[in-house]
Amino acid sequence: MTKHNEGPRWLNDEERRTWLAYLHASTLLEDHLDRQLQRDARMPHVYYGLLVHLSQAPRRTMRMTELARNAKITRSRLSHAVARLEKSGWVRREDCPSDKRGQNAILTDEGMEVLRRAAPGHVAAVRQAIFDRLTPEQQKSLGEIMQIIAEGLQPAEAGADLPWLR
Amino acid sequence: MTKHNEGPRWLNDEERRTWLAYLHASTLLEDHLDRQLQRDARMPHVYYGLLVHLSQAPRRTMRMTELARNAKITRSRLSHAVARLEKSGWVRREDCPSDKRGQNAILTDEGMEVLRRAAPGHVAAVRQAIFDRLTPEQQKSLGEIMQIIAEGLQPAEAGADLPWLR
DNA sequence: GCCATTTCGTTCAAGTTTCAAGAAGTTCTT
DNA sequence: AAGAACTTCTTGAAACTTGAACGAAATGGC
Repeated sequence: MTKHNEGPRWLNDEERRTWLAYLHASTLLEDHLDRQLQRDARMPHVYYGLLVHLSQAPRRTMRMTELARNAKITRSRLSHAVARLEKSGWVRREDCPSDKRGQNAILTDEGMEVLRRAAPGHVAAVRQAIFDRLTPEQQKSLGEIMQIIAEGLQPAEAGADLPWLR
Repeated sequence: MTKHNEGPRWLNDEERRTWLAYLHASTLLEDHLDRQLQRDARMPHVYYGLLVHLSQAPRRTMRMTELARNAKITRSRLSHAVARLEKSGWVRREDCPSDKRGQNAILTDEGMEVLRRAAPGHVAAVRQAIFDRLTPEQQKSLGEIMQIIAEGLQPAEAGADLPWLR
């Protein structure tokens, strides 16, 4: 006699502790970085991330949708965010030549400069919160684990299972 | 001749990958849980967390400040949140008898019921995103790592280093 | 007792995010 | 080539968050 389908599988004690620790760490960290950047660069962490993405793109330019996908935010959210960043002068837009629906977001020189000034403090905060506290093995482990979790939540990139198409 | 104080210590490739993976995983996960709970229980993840905390407190009752501290959110945010949860009927307030400034937040029966109904789906989502994908060693590792990070960001609990005072 | 300081919780205003809807352009189908 | 279906991006309103300022109550000298 096997048990049928019993109710939900609750977390056991250890799992609960792990999950709680994750929740605490992630909220505290996001909070910490948000404050740090708000104080030093007058923008929230997400916006900073957008500038970073743009700074690494060729010509510091990226299509809105791609930027949204890379930064893991909705297109709507990005629209508002870029509007704000545009008002601050860190980013400007231009129409995409090849697709008239499209917009390119472009990191301005001023935006690049803001990034340059904010980056050291931000990196220091990240280092201090994470890398300075973990052994090399733990760092490696963290990377692998987060990779796995992210993959599980990723809506499966187009063609990801057809590598020869990439 | 030792190098003086050279500029900021940037992240190396591996560190960068790890940090990126963390960022992606954590945003995707928070997003995922937010949507799941918004859909199934009509409240954001943070609010659900408040109900959970209350449900575990004696008499399902907690002082506002303590709840805020446990849930890692500001008192201001909690004020708004409880106001909303009160409007929904999941939580009610009462004056604290011993301290006339104080308020107790109390999980109502209705709130408890909502929690009961939402919990299985939520746990399933967490399990599916995390525990189902990690080996036991990875789970253990994750717990330890997050514990360390959280401790580093915790504003050092009062009396934490004076355990006999607790 | 009295005054300075701290704590508790709320409120306001400003900023951010979400959701639903929609305008404009592209692609697919026949 | 027309129309349906889809993609790109924006918009507006509602929900949520933040930080500062605030009133009320408690606390700690002195």
